[in-house]
Amino acid sequence: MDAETIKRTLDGSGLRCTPQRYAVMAFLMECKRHPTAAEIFESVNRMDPRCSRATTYNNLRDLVQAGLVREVAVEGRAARFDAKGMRHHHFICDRCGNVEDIGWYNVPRPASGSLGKRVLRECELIFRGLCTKCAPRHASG
Amino acid sequence: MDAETIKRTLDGSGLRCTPQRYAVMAFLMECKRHPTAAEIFESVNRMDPRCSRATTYNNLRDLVQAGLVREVAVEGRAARFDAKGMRHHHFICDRCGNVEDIGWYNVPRPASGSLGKRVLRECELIFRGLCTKCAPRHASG
DNA sequence: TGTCACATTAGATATAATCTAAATCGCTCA
DNA sequence: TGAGCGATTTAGATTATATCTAATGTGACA
Ligand SMILES: [Mn+2]
Ligand SMILES: [Mn+2]
Ligand SMILES: [Zn+2]
Ligand SMILES: [Zn+2]
Repeated sequence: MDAETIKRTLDGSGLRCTPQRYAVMAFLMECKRHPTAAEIFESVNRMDPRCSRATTYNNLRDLVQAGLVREVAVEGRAARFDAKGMRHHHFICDRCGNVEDIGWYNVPRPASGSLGKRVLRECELIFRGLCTKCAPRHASG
Repeated sequence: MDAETIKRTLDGSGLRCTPQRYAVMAFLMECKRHPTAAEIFESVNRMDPRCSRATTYNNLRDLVQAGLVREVAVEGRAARFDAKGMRHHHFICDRCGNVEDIGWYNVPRPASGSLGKRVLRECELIFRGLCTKCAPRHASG
């Protein structure tokens, strides 16, 4: 991913392109997994510039608010993050909590009446079950 | 809700019907909202028998594992719980984190190929946006 | 009645996330 | 260029949420 593209993405969302914010965003854009804030903090700090824990959290909050990053809450575990690239759904493993991408397909919206005066922003489809790694251990142990 | 029904529900899931477990389950079955563990702990203990915080968490874990109760993780907030009665979807407010029920409708499953060797247990549809209480404050505040 | 697996408990501990207040950065404009 | 100043970063404290530990209690059943 081009550095200039990231800078423009941030600018376009009204976020200043600081070295720390850039590092968090760049890491998420190239990351295939769904890292936790702690993992992002560690990874980003394996190279300069340094980005404190508070700043990692601050920037993740800002990026989520700006709609550039998605936060996935997993029961009993740390939240996970991914850059919003191509649309996709998520599979969350009951056993290990891993979050994995599932190819996008359209989701039918609820009848407008059932939403009342609520303002709908998005529909999120989450699949649950056992991931490829955990499924085998299911029957045996 | 009939006490005998609750007892049979627990028995049927292989869970012993202790006073504490009964109290947690009974509270969830009559509760219209989606309380947090802390709220369940408080409410259950407004009447006898006493149920400790650890036991509240233990029983919620057991009930979720048994498939009688659903846990809804909300980003940056305590998890919320509801008894699995009639099927329904959930709306989560971006602003206040409230979880509300949305009438059930069928969700198309992913093409089997896109799941690979994963074992699918359920599809969960979550709507996000602003709840009835928060929507008005949106534009102005 | 005795046994034993399951369940409960208080309090300690772990984990995740946020807050605080001081320092620093980096636009903007004179 | 260089104040001025709001935005940002920071270390560390603090809060919030959830789990663990080890001692104790409970009840089904032999
Ligand atoms: Mn993803
Ligand atoms: Mn519900
Ligand atoms: Zn897994
Ligand atoms: Zn709301």
